[in-house]
Amino acid sequence: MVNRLHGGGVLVTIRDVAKEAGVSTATVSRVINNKGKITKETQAIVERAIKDLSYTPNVLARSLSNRKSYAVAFIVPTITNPFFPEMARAVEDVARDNGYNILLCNTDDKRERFAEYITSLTSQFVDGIIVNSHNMEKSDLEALQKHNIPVVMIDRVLDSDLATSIAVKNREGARMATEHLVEIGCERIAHISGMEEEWNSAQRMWGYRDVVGDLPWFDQSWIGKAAFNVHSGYQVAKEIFSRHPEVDGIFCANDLIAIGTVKAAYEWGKKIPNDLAIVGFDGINMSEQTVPSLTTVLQPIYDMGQLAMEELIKKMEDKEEKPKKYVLDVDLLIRESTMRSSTLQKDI
Amino acid sequence: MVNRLHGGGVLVTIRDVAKEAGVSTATVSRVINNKGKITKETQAIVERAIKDLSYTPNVLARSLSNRKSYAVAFIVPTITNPFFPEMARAVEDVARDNGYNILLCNTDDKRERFAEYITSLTSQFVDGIIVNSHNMEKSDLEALQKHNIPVVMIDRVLDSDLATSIAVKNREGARMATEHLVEIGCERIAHISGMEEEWNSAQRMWGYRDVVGDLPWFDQSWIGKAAFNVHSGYQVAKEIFSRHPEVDGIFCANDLIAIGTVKAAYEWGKKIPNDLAIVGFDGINMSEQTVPSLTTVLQPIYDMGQLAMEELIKKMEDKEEKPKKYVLDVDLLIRESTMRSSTLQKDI
DNA sequence: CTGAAAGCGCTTACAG
DNA sequence: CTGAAAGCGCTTACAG
Repeated sequence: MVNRLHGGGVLVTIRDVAKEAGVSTATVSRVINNKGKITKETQAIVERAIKDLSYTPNVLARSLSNRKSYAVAFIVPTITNPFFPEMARAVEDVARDNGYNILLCNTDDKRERFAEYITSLTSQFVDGIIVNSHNMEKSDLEALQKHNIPVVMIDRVLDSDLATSIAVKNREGARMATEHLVEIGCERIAHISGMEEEWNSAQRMWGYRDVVGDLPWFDQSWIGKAAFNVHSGYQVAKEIFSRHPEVDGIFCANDLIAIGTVKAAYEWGKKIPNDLAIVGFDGINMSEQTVPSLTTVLQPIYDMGQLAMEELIKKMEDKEEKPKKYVLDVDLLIRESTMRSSTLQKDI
Repeated sequence: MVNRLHGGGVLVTIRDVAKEAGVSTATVSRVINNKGKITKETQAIVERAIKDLSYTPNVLARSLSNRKSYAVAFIVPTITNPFFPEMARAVEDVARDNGYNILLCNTDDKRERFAEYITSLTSQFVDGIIVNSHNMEKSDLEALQKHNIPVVMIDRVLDSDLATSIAVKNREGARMATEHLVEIGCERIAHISGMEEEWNSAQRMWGYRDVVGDLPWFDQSWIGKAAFNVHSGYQVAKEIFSRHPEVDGIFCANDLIAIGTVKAAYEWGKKIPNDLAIVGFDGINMSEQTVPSLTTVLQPIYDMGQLAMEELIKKMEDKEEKPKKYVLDVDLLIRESTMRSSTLQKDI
């Protein structure tokens, strides 16, 4: 009764265990899952047999019976942006504690890639989805809903009551960042934003405009558009330097852009923070570890991942029906890139 | 015949499609999988029905029948080390092109966590495993083998013919790095190594010793032990500075440690590269984006991930039996952190 | 070219 | 407390 696989391995099934223990498969299933009443003796016998045959249950078969795979998809633009690994850790920590596995999906912000994932994930393979992408459309949410797959969206509020969403006060954070630059004496403050299609990116730009939008020197040319990565930040910062050599403060839409801006400033000969003060957004670990360390708007990255997974579990396990909307607070972390009058070396 | 899920959703099965099209489930299965001969007409009818019911096959059921889940585990110490996201992208790119999904597993270098994953993964949930961890033991490989789950190990050569391994010339790379420091004039060269249990970490240390081990000033106190992250590198660098203020070059076992060393040097008032030249290892993207940019030993990170997944696919699809051992070349990338006589600003 | 039926390895009402 | 049997949703020899 033991199946030989073509590869040469041997697959022990619940049937083999039942035979070995002299009981039915139902009984074996019960001891494995600790369900129903069983006498100490039969339990011992079954456990003995499981050990002897070094049996491990086939989770695929179990999943099919239970209609539950204990797998969850984590969809991100790209895991190479350090923001997402930090969040992934939180998601995975909660997932593991609850017996779930994480499927990693990178979309590169491409609608096509995203749509492929949604299609493949609706095939009953995952029990739920955590998504961090501006590619989600209403129709996706409906398809997911139809297949009974709950969704938690992070950092992206698609206005829908089909999914729980978790975001931060992007606009307020951006305002804090820009006001901080004003307070330390910056008089020409530029902004490097992320892609306009990104909701959070747009919010951060508006926060910046809330502060400088009415000042006499301001016009659109003070806003540069970058992608959320270092290289793009570096390039756009240089464009701003040549357009506005008098710039003395930059609020960057994320920390990676800020790191690129630091590099551009260094090459351009601008001293940080005295010639140019820089503020980032996100509060990734790296923001503290660069030279100079970055002033930034801290999102509670780990907490967001944790909350997302916890909410998703509630929905998957049917204890909750109504999607919720979280909007979390952010903090301004003041570090070297804006510390003009500190005891630290003033410039790099 | 349509099943109503408790959540309110509706699950369309192959049976519903068959009924709708007036054919057997076997036929539906054949058109879905493009197997066997079918007339154009029945195919059209079936496709019509699939569309009308917006049917998607249940991959769990398919997996159970096929004994193939099209899922692969990617096991890493922690995805927050940027080395792994870069590799994960390669793995996922190849995986996606071949219809596989990636399960993300962080072990934090803990044997216990690792063992839990191995146990859970042997339950037929994944078709193969790519592992980057020094926690793998011979018994794990045997268990995996027993369950017919092929393994590719990266950056870690556990001497076994049960798994394919992919590594780089760690010792040679370390030698190149240290020799480079000698060549630019460093006379007291320290090393900050990773954890000793790590095979690659040990190799890099030996490469360093190959170059400086016989010099009169050398002793064990020139080697600091860190974990593979920025904060640890920062701390150990400071220890070295106070133990050996005369240090003028440091070879760090990875780029994160090097980034921490840059920060420590900055705080300590040591100018890079003239007071202190620094070389890292790995060649993560960030190594190019710091100020100063880091001289480093470049591993072909993306290629390694790609190769790993390609090899794994071969093994999963049974075209290959014999495990292989790859040992790839590395390159020394010379950048600002060791450019003592360049036209760049000399110091930061 | 197509269908009836058995099988993948579990789980779980339903009896007893 | 335990077992026989049906079912989860697919796939695939085997007939025809």
